[in-house]
Amino acid sequence: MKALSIGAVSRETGVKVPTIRFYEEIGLLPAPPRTESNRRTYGPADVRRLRFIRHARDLGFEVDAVRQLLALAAHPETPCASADELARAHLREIDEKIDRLVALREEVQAMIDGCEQETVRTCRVIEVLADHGGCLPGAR
Amino acid sequence: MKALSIGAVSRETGVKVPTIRFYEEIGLLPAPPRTESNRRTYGPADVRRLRFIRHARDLGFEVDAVRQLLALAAHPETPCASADELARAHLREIDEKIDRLVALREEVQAMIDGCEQETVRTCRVIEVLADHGGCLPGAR
DNA sequence: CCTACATGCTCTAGCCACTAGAGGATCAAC
DNA sequence: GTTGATCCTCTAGTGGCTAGAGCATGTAGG
Repeated sequence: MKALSIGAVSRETGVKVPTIRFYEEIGLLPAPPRTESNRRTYGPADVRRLRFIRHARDLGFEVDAVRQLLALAAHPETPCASADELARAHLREIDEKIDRLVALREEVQAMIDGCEQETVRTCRVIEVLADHGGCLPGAR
Repeated sequence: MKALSIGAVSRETGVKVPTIRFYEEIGLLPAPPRTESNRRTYGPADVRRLRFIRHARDLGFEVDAVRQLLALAAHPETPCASADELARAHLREIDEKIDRLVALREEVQAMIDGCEQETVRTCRVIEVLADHGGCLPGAR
C-alpha cells in the first residue's frame, strides 16, 4: 500500500539515512524489497522496528543487547525474565560508569582547586599530571 | 647511561608496549634513538612524559587535550590559565556525562520497576522500548 | 656453544557504531 | 527540460587502542 522511502522512514523514526542502511548491513533491520529502480521500500513494521532500535540505543543498550531484545520482543509468549535481566545488567553498567565518572570528577576538581593561577611552573593541573600521587605502575 | 627497552618502560609506566609504539606513531611521544639492532632505547625523560600521558588519559583527557597539556608543561614560564581552562572544560564534559547517565539510569530503572515478570507480552522493558512515551522523531 | 623462550621489530587488520564523501542514477516539481 | 532533492554503492575515516602474523634479536640455562 503506502510504501515508504528510506528518507521518509528516517523522518518518521529520527534515525539517519546512512544509519538505516548500516543497520541493514549488520542485520538489525531486514533488507526491504526494492522498487524497479532499486530503491528500498519500507512498511509500518520496519518503522516500528527502527523505533524500537533507536529507543534501545538511546538508552545506551549495545547493538548486541538490542539484537537480543528484538529477539525477545518477537516471542511474546516467552517469560520476560531474560529481558529483565538484560535491563538489570545494563543498569549495573550504568551505575559503574557513574561511579567512575564521579570519582574522576572529584580528582579533576581537586586538581583545579589546587591551582593558584600563576605560571605553569606552579600549576597544580600540570603538577598533578606529572606526578600523580598514589600511582602504581600498571594499576590501570 | 641506562637506556631502557620498550618493555622496561612499559613496566615502569604501566603503558602497554603496543600503546607506547602507538603514541610514538601519533606524535605524543618522540621517536627514541635505536640500538644497532633497531630496538628503541628510552631515557628518564620518556618515562616522565609517558607517565604524564597516562595520568591525563586515566583522568579522561582526550589525546588532543593531552597534546595541549604537554605543550603547556614544556613552557613553565607561561601563565597556567590555559591548563586551568582545559581542566575546567574537561570538568564540564564530565558533569554533562554524569547528568546524562543519571537521567538514563532513572529511565532504565523505571523500566525495570514496571516489569511484572510475566511473559514478554506484558513486559514493561519490551513495551517501553517499543513505544517510548514522549518521543519525538529526530529528538536525539 | 647450543637451545629455548622472551622480547623486539614491522605491518596489517579489527574493535564499536557510525559518519563522511565520491561519483553516479533517478525522482518530483516547475 | 532543467533544477535540486533524494537515492544508490563503495570506500575510508573517527578514537584509542588491541591482536595477530611473521620475522629478527637478546638472554639464561645446561
